[in-house]
Amino acid sequence: MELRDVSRLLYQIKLADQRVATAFETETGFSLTRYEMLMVVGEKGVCSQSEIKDAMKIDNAAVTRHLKILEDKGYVLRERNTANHREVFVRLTDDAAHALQTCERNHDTSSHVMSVLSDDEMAQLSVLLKKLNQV
Amino acid sequence: MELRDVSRLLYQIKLADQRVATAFETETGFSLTRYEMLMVVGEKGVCSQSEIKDAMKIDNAAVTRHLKILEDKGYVLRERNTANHREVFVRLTDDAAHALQTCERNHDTSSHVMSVLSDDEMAQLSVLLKKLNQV
DNA sequence: TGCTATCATTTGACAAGTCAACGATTGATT
DNA sequence: AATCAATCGTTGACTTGTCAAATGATAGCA
Repeated sequence: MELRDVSRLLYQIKLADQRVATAFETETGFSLTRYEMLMVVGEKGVCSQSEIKDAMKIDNAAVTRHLKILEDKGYVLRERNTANHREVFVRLTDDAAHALQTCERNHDTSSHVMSVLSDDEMAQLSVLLKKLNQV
Repeated sequence: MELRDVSRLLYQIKLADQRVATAFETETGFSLTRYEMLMVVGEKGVCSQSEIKDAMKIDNAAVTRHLKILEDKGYVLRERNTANHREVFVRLTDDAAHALQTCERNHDTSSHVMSVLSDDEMAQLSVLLKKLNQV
């Protein structure tokens, strides 16, 4: 594998990422990162920002800024952990839960971003990406 | 395929992109995008910025800015097309050719960014990404 | 010739990520 | 109890991408 081929492949990943992220946003109305963040928070119920950071493998600073946006939109509540004032606890608002349900309901399983790939291919892709992302 | 699963997969792509791009940069000393840009220019010999934009599927503005940086580093020469002053012609300097050769030579085929994947898997990945990027 | 449309590049404003430095809290050590 | 170190979150500076408006150049046409 020549370096040239490596760069071509990596550049393809970059392009795919860009395409797919903007497609997700136009289809759902949610930024991919913030959707994922809402999901993480929703699944945890209540959590600190560090937990989000670890779950999403994203920078602290990015977490803070996205949560600020989500808070402004009324999708998320934040309050200091009274037992440890360093931490901030985050959880979804009812608004968020509602908006996400609506979004999921409107989501057409057959014609979304990834519809160029079969279920099999998506599974394949997922495996490959997991390998790539494991340290 | 639930929306949740889609977002998980797309987010994996994002993470892979980030990992892989920074790894490429630390391994080679070149930003992935600018390496790819140098390759494109090198392969074309001389070309306009629009050609680069089309080849790389990147925004005009990004091309201009990357070329500015590459010019400052002495990797690229730009001059207006005398036959059509709207266009700028771009080509590599000898410095760039030399630096790229050195980089390629130093590149260890066995232990680079993608070494977690077999050649087969990389080929698979390439096919999947091509599908995702086609449209 | 002069208008107008189009084309190529540049610039400005924004989004989303990184890293590094900072402030506030907490916990540990002496 | 006082200090010192570690942890959590925030902020600022920077990178790299986008889109949209501005600039400059050319081409077609009345």
